[in-house]
Amino acid sequence: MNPSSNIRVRFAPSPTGFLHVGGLRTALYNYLFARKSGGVFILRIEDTDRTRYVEGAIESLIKTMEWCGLEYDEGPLKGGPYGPYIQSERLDIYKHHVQILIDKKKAYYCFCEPQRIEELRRSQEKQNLQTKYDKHCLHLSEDDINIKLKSGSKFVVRLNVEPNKIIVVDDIIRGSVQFESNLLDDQILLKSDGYPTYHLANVVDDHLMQISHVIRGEEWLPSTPKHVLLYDSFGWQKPIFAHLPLLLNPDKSKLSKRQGDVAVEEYRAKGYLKEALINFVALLGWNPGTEQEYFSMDELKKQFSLESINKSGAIFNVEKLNWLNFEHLRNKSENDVLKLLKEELLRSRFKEIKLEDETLKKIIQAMRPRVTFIKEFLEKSSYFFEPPKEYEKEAVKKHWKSDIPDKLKILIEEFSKLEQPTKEDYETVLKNTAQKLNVSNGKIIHAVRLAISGVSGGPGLYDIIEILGKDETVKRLKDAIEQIKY
RNA sequence: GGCGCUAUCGUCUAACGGUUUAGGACGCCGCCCUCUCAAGGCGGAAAUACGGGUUCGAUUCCCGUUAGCGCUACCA
Repeated sequence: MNPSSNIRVRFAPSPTGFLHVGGLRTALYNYLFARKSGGVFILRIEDTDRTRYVEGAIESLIKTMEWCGLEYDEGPLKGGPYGPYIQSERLDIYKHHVQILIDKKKAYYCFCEPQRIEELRRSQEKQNLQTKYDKHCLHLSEDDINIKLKSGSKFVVRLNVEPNKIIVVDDIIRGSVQFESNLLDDQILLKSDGYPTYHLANVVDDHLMQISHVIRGEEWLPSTPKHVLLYDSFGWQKPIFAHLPLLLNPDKSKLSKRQGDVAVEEYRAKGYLKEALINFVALLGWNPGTEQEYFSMDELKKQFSLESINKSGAIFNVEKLNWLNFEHLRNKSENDVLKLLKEELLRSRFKEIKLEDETLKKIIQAMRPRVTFIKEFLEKSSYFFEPPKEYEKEAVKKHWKSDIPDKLKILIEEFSKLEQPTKEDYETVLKNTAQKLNVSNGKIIHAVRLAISGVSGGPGLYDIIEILGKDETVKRLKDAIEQIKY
């Protein structure tokens, strides 16, 4: 980390459930930007809505980020110089700052009952007017306010938006965006339960934590003028804003549950590699301007830049993710795949099966170009772990002619004579036998493949035989002759 | 409804006024390789939403239309 860098960014999720892939991308971009520039990456928990709080969500969030390799420099558990990093533990900080705004007449107490607000909105809607608070309580006298406060009346604190102003939001990705203050509501800053709303807490914390760049989803762009107003009211310097394009469902709506998986945990459970998920999500809205599409985290850290982020939303397309998973799986070292395969075996119905590492490595070599997920080693080539339970019907019809059993019996005899055979020995014997029987190699090969694997596709036959070994191969050939009907 | 954002192959995207018969990747199709299935190699189909400007010249700049999306909560 470069201590001379003033760049400080944060990922600020609310703990309402699992980490969302959209959240993952936001976190990733923040993380990459921090790492690229020698800055600090902060995790802050925005739990100001008690009604939506989900037990255990913070822990799950941290665990998932850890799994993804997004290590934060300051945040919950870890601490840091600007803590606490959980907003519900910062309530008096917000109250203090709200008081500053009230003193400056930039905010005011509002004692309106929810029914009044409701009626106001209904009448505005009926007249086709914009629905917003009518500043009713702004005109309360100091005495009125004190009496109400003393009597324990419920209140909220609202932002006092000045009319007839143009508010400019400068955004790295979108350029300069203008808003009319007349169209802004007197946003509630402090709720009646004493908790701040997002707008207040976010601005106060970003300032206090000295956040230099606010990198967040585009859904926040419309409320950014309110934040700008707050920074100005406090007399604080504004951070640099970067509003990221949205991640979309296949129907182009904002990525959501219901139209597929959105939780990082779900992709993890399905067997996606973190490397693939990170690589994929990084490319949704960003590219380095070259034709490179395969990235390691280290490469992303070196190449990422805010300036090359796109403006338009991107559909989360699983097919490309699958391809990246295939590519990342293929590029892993044999030992890493071995480790993952062993873990997968322990979770599977093959957990009792003990195979030598050397054998497992041969399976990995044989199957690697044929699998996208680790679990496919077990699904697509279960015959390495158990004898075929049945034989593919189509293949039997095609390759198991009436003369096959007699021919295979001869091959079995030849195989049985071999001592410590190598892959090449099996090949030589099979070819010689085919020649002796006056049939094509292919005819024998297809039949043997079907007999020992039960299926018609897969790695080279001699690779399969070598992995199974002579005894198992011979046994399966005999069993097949018994069992396959034609 | 209001406000805002966005607009290149089905999808992710390149092009930062001319080097473009609009490039790459995923997916799809075909061929080669081959004991099968993959992988790999080669090739193919496939896009600048529409209409006006500006310019010698627009995918690129401006305006409008249309469409999509987002926001419009005492949710974030």
